[in-house]
Amino acid sequence: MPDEFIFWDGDAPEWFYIIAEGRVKVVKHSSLGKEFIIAFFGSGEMFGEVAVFEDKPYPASAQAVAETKVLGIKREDFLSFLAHRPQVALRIISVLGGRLRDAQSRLKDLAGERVEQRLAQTLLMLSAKLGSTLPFTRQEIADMAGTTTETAIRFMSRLKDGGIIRSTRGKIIILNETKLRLLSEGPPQV
Amino acid sequence: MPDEFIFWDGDAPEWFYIIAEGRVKVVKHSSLGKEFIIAFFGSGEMFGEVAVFEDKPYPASAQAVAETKVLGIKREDFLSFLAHRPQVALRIISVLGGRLRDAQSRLKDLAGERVEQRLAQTLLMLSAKLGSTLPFTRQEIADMAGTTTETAIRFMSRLKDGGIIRSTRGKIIILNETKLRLLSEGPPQV
DNA sequence: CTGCTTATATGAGCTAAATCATTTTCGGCA
DNA sequence: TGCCGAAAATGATTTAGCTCATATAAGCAG
Repeated sequence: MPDEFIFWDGDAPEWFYIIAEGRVKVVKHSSLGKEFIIAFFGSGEMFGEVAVFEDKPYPASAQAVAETKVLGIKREDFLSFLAHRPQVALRIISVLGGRLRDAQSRLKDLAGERVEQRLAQTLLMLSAKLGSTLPFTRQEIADMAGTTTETAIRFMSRLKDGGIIRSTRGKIIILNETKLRLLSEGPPQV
Repeated sequence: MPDEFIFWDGDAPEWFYIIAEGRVKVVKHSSLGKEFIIAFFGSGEMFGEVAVFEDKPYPASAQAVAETKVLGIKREDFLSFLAHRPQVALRIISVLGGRLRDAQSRLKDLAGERVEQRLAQTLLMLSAKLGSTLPFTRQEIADMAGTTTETAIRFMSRLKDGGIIRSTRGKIIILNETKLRLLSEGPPQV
């Protein structure tokens, strides 16, 4: 069901999950309860693996954002399955590697770039994964870029004025990816 | 040699590396050249794997920070070796999982916590890995926490006054981990 | 159509932290 | 011993972006 939690930050990792249908967001909360969205996953993607492979509590919470069906696999079953399927293991290594790469790139952005560029980066990252129509509210975008809803709204308004995006309620359509990329990369003027 | 680069952000991933002796830092530069330290690695640790497994350019640069000897393994050799060593593959999955967990936790901190807490977090993370004596300058700490050198210095001075750390040039000794943990977690007062 | 809820919009301070500028201390080395 | 370059310390100023406050608009249920 929408908004239902699949697991919570801190739970023991009994299962690891594959999404059959729907969408899931993985979130972490700061000390004051502010939400940060680590990732969105869709059909066919796995989540919860980190905890399973290390046998430590889930380091974040997972929440369905639509009517969602997930497939849960018992930790032990999966590990023993993997032990004689090196090809599958290699595949998983590659998925984890990709996620690590993403995370590190976002780290750099959060640490060193200004909000404008972080927001542009966030939109680009999403569009690389989902295409040019992004089903997110400004609030969600803000929670992914590590800024406030107001700031995200202001930035999106500017993008709209510049003809870079179009949007309806809860949806953003990227019209000019090139300009967006420029914004994400450099200081507008020097 | 100290300060020598082992590979650069953007290079093709021919090798993956294991450190025989010494220390290596993995860094990324922001659009204005500001350095962000993704990680430090020491003897026995591997780095450069992400690029190798995905066969995409290295997403960051690696630089020796001391007299360092590294062992380089050819991409193809390593992959074919892994293909019939599921146990090793599982081990690698676990290492990657751990790094992903760290990266995501840092993401949340950078996005949602204030500098003070990020700095405290950074010190704790380092001490979990290296013990209570940390061989870093304030500048390096700042580059890991995503803040400026001045801010890191001011914060460290406060920690010193509070008896939480002791320090000599280029070295920080944690005296009171408990207090540091408190600082890293919550707003000092409410 | 009429509310009601949630998203989007916009303005006006306010504050944490960056920036800029100077100074002091440390440690290695000629 | 005294010099020199790097690290650490500290003060003054500026500003990006957060907060708070209030307003408009869009979708949906009854």
